[in-house]
Order: sequence, then structure tokens, then C-alpha cells
Amino acid sequence: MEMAKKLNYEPNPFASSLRRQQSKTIAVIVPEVANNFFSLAIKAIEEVARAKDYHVLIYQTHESGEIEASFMTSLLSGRVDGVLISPASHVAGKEYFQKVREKIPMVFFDRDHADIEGVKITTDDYDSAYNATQHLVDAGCKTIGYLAALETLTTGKKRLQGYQDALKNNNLMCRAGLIVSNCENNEPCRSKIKDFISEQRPDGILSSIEELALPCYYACKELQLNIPKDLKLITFSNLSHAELLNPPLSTINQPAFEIGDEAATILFKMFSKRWYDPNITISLKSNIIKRESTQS
Amino acid sequence: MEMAKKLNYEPNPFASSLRRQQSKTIAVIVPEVANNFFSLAIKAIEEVARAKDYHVLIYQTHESGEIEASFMTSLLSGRVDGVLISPASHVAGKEYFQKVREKIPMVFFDRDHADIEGVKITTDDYDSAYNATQHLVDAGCKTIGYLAALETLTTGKKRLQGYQDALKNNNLMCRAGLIVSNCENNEPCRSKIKDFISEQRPDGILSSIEELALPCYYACKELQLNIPKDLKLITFSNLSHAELLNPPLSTINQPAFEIGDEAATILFKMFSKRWYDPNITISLKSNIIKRESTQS
DNA sequence: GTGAAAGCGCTAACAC
DNA sequence: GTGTTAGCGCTTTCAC
Repeated sequence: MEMAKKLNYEPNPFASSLRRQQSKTIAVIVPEVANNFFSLAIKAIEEVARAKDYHVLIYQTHESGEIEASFMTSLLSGRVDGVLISPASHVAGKEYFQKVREKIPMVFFDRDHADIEGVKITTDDYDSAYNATQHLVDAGCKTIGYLAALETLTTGKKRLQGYQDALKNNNLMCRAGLIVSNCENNEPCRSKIKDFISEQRPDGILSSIEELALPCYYACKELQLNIPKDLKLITFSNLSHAELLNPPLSTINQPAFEIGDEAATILFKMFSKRWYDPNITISLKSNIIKRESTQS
Repeated sequence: MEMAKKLNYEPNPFASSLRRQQSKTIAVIVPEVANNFFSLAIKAIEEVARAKDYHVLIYQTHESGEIEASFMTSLLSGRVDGVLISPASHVAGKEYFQKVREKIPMVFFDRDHADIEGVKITTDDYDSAYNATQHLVDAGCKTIGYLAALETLTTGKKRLQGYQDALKNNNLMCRAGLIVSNCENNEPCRSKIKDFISEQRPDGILSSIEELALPCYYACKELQLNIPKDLKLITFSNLSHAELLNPPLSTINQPAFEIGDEAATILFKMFSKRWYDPNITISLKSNIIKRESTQS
């Protein structure tokens, strides 16, 4: 042992992993790293892993189901001891979720599919969307639009449902034209949102993801509409400086760090058999922060 | 081979790595993942790696030299085939850089130490800081403050030098009180910046990192100073929506994605011996975007 | 071409 | 305790 220290001996991790049949590595599969929510969640995951002396492999799907499938399948080799995943919104088969789950401990975080069982750490998407919509109603909005996203995922479905139920319970119309779909972060999105605002003239908008809310600022500038006078806006977002926008943006702030932390912590409990429920959804509360963009 | 396919055979990566003495994995060591610049760079790196069928291990140092040293040392085991690193600002010895570099291909990106040799992908920090300062002078500023960061790194030193030289060449004073040091993202930072503004009354500020610029917005609010009338502000930043801030923030935008892409691409060239210069600095140009926060 | 065998560096098991 | 050994699953070499 003295000799080892003196020679700066570092054991070969592959030999060790091969022999012990474990990798001391976990995989994190996310749509994008360059996103406030995911980079914060990854930060938390990485910290938990480091404390346990585990390594973290990062994979980005860019929302592609094919890429997701190929990553997941490659993990079947035993390269990692566990998987944390926030699934892609473009779905291309789902068999691999089950396949991986049978072999390796796995935790879904933030996003999930209703028809896939598993341990899931999510936020209260339905309540958040409902409450945010109610907040718009309370601020005086009558024609509330919804910028939809993640529609293939439970996450997106619940947000939409919360919006719709809130409208219904306030006896507000919920016509199809008020819901903008299929406009995830590609370029046409910006003009689509602009067209939506100028044609439908909503006086309130709930955006289901941050990437669709910021284009509203640009659209309103171009259309010479004033936020919040002409249009009130609230969005799911983890922008840390929403308060500095012009006007300050009301947000539904998801506890990104806590989700990552909780998901990773549970994964490690699964490793050490201190976790027994293979099919549970834990929901953390999001935080609605009311700012000037929804002021009446 | 047919059989293999039919049974969904996935080769054991550890056995393979052990035998072939290579891991098909690269390490990325960054201060923080949750940072616009680094998450974009990581995004690029991950894409290059994926195209080459490589895996990416992520490590965060949280600016700690000790953590950095322990990660780097552990890489000596052969766990990864190459390293991309943006060093921590708190330095605790530097021997390990040389040690790792002797054994594994390694590329510095964005940040580096002047006294460590190696392949380095940086931006034109000196020019950017000089030009940004000149821009403040051109906008009429006479008392220009500098929010310093990364002072142990070449990156920070060059930015400071660019600021100082620009002042000198414009015959403006460059007294010590105008440079705020040691205020990296901890909480006291905000009050320190506020005190600085209220005591020194600068009419212009160049911030060397985004994390120090946004507190200026809050400080000005509290001090009831108007940006840009009372104080003009420009900062190094990769905030994608600087334009939406109130007022829109002038930024020195570093090509984060390109830096990550270039660094990873060169690392792979080193793997295949298509890269011969072990000691070169490649500098990419940053882009100064002038917005309302520096309007005269 | 086809097949057998050695060995990468560890660790766990077993014999002493 | 202390020392020896087998074998994790590949890949490469070498013999045919």
C-alpha cells in the first residue's frame, strides 16, 4: 500500500468493472444540455454522483426518439449501473424503456410516458397549469391562448388539461384556435406565434415551455402590443433572471435542482436495495412567481 | 453474427476497453454545467463525440482546484481517452495538468493558465475587453469600472489588461478603486457591487463575466440609477435573450458552441495523430453586440 | 479463411 | 491474516 501511494498507483477501472460487474457510472439522458432546467438538474445529479464516487455519462437526444432508442439500447451492455432519463418528445417506439428497466435501475425525471411504468420524479404539471390559467383569469383575461409542447408526454398532456379545466371552470371558451401546437423550438415557431397573436388576439397566454414564451416578447414588439396591457403572459420556465426582462416575466418555476437531486438520490437507493417501490410517481411542487407580465 | 443480432447481443464495453486499452470515452471538466457558456459548449462537444461514437463523462469543479486535481488524477487510470478542460479559477497546484497531458491527449477550452503548455482554444479576450471599453468611452463614459473575475487565469488577466490599455490609450484614469475584485458568484457579491456603484459612481462598467453584470441591474434599481443614462453596462455573456432585458444588455458574446466544437474536433484529431502541434493557442473571435445598455 | 488460446488488470474466493 | 489462483468478456495473435 505504501508502494502504491508512492508510485501514484491508480487502479484500472475497466478491469475492476469487468470483474465486479459494475461500472460506478450512471447515465443521464436529456433532450438538451443547453437548457436552464436540464443544466440545473444535471448539476444536482452530478453533485450526488460525486458524493458517492460515481461518474456521470451525459447523452442528449435532441428530442429524437431514434437517438434515444440507440442510447438506451447501448446501455444494455452494462456500461452504466443506472439511468436517469427525461424522455424525448418525438417518440419512436417505447419498447426499449421496458427492456432497460428490466435490467438496470432507472428513474424518470421531469418528463414521462403514461403507459410506461417506473419510478418517476415530476412536478405538479396539472395544478401549475391550472393555477397559472386561473391567475390569468383573475388578472382579467377573457381570451386565453395556450402554447402547447411535449404533447406526446404526460408532462405536456397534464399541462394542457390544467389549462382546459381552468377555462371550463371559469366558463371561458376553449376553442381550438386558442391552442397552438407543433411549434417546438424551430425557426418557423416565431412567425407562427406572431400570426397566432395577431389573428386570434388573445389577451392572455400560458406557454407550456420557456422556448415558446420568449418569442411572444418579440412578437409583441413587432405587433406593437404592450405586455401586460394588451396581452398577459405566463410560462413554465427556469430562467433565473425573468425579473430583469421587460416587463418582468411571470413564471412557473420548476424545482429543477431538487428534481435532479431527488431522482439521483432515489437511484442510489435502488442500487443499495433501500428502495422498494418500482412504480411510483413523486411530484414536487412548482412555484408560480407573479410578475409584471401578468399584472392587471 | 446473425445469432448475435437475433439475441440483441451488446458487447461488454469493459472487457473491450480492458483488452484494447482504450475507452471510447472523453472527459469534459468544467466549473459548472448550469451556465449558458458551458452548457452550450458541452452541447457541441457531445454532438462531436456522438458522431464518433464516443461517450462523454462530465465533471464539475465548482471552481475548486482540489476537486479539479482529484478528477484529473483519477483520469490517469486510463478511464478516458482524452480530456477537454476549462480550468477552475481557484488554483490548488498545477502539476496534475502536466501529468495528465503527458499521458492523455488534452485540450484546454475557453480558460487556461499561461504557465501551462498545451493545445488551447480560447477567444480574443484582450481585444474583446479593449473594444468593449472603447465602446464605453465612445458612448461618453469617463469613469469606467471593471468587475474582475477569473483573475488567476489567462482569460481573466487578458480581459483586465484589455480594459486597462483601452483606458490608458484614451487618457482616462485607471485608479484602483474602479476595479472590483474577488466577488465571484457568492452572495456578498451583490451588495459589494451596489456599494461599489454608490461609492465610486462609475458612469460605465465592463463586467468580465455575466454573473457580475446582472447584479448591476438590481443594484441600479435599488439606487434608482438609470441604465444607460446614469450608468452604461457591457458584459461578457452568452445570455441568449439579452435583448429582452430592461434595458437590452450590450454583450460580448463568446462563440461557445464553436469553441466546444473546435476543441472536441481537435481532440479527435489528436487521437488519430492528425494533429501535430502540442502547444498552440487558437483564438476564436467574440462578437460585441451593442444594445441599449450602452447607448449614449 | 477458421479456430484456439493467451492475456488485458483486477477481485473474490479459497486454501493455508 | 497471507498468498495463490481463477476468471470477468473481450481482442489479437498465432497456428492451421
